[in-house]
Amino acid sequence: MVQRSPSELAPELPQATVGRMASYRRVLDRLLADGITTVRSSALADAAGVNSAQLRKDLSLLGSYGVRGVGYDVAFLRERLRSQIGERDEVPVVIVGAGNLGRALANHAGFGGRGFQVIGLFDVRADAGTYLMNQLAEVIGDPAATIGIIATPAAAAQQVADQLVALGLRSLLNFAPTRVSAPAEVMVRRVDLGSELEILAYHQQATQTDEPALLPSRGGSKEGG
Amino acid sequence: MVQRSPSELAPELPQATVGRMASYRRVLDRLLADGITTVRSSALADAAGVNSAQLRKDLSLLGSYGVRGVGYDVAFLRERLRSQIGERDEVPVVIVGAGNLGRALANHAGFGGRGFQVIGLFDVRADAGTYLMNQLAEVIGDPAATIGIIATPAAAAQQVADQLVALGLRSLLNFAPTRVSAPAEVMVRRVDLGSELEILAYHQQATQTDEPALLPSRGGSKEGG
DNA sequence: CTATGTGAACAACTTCACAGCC
DNA sequence: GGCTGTGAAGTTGTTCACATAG
Repeated sequence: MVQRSPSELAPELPQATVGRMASYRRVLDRLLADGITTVRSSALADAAGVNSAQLRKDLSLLGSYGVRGVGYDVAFLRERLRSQIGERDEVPVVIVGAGNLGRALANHAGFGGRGFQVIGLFDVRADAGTYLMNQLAEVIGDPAATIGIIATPAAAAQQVADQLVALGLRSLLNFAPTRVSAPAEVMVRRVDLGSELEILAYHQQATQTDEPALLPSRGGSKEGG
Repeated sequence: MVQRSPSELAPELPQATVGRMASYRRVLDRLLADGITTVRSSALADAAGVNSAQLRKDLSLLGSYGVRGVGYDVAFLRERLRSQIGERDEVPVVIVGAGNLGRALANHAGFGGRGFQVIGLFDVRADAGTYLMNQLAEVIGDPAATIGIIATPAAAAQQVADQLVALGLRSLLNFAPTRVSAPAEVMVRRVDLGSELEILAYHQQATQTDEPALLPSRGGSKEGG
């Protein structure tokens, strides 16, 4: 999905790793506030809700900042994380589609505290608190630094994506229940609520019929970040 | 992530496949309405936005319903899909957390038409249109058939998950920015909006610095379902 | 003796490429 | 000849298990 130039020397971190880094940072912030100076991978992993081997592998991609037999220095590791994956200004985000979902995302408290700022909510229809589509260009400052969220109905998604790409955006998050295509240099990620529910519903139905009895549990299923 | 009993004979479909099946069905519905009787994998795949090999592999997991050299019979395939993965009643869904996101999901138009029905929106605080948490038991009919959506702040997520599991729910979709654990027989899936944005932001920053010039495009990046 | 760092195994999924059938 | 069905290869990500450093 990510296009990589052949000449690129320092490879990007795996996407899955990047997705977890922010949660490691949050845990480290809390530990630091609690005055804890050293932490071992198992404790950090538990707090972040991941396997300790995975945490060590993730951190090792940034370099060897741990001390064998001891663990990680909380303040130092936090600084490393900050400089290598967190070093960025507040990232501007525009949301297109002011329906229920678009408005919810625009008001989503989580974005503010995590380095993202919603600079505009756009729609084809005029309404209080939203911009019209033709105001996109004037609201977006640096288009290459801006993330576009598509929260429109499926029918409009591709057209909106095209508009955002034409304005220079390089990162799109698509909530519409359809695929959108974009040039290779544009990263498109998709969140499909319908698919998630379908998977749950199918699993439910499948296990209800052919589940023999109680399963031999080998530890609870874990989730999160 | 999915616990499977050793004695299970007919294995479940891969989750990724299940997530796409609904979109295949939608395309077939449209083709049928347009009076198209036969379709080849490449056309069906294009319409659904996936690779044709993938579509064939997905469909082959249900059985060999295509005709070599010809394609698939639209009506027949649609019926197969319906009976093998779509045969279910409207699935009840409860949403816990009546903040912006919970309300948006409760009003999400997409759920109704796709076999999901939101039967209740719950919150710790009383408000019009929402139930209180202690009404969960009375609203939920068949708990094993109900999907629970967690749209609370992170701090409340685990406690809510525990409550839902205690009531008998077996499928949870977690939107809170934290992991929740549950017994092995409960399927937990997570949607992490923050991680998605982090991944986009990281990629953006990484490519802005070391992108040499124009990349050799090998077709647009594709997304969706 | 402990806990990291990591090669290797494992797992889930996607894509290729071609045999096989119509 | 054309298109499906599928073994094999490729990709990405996770987990194991152990050599290695302290």
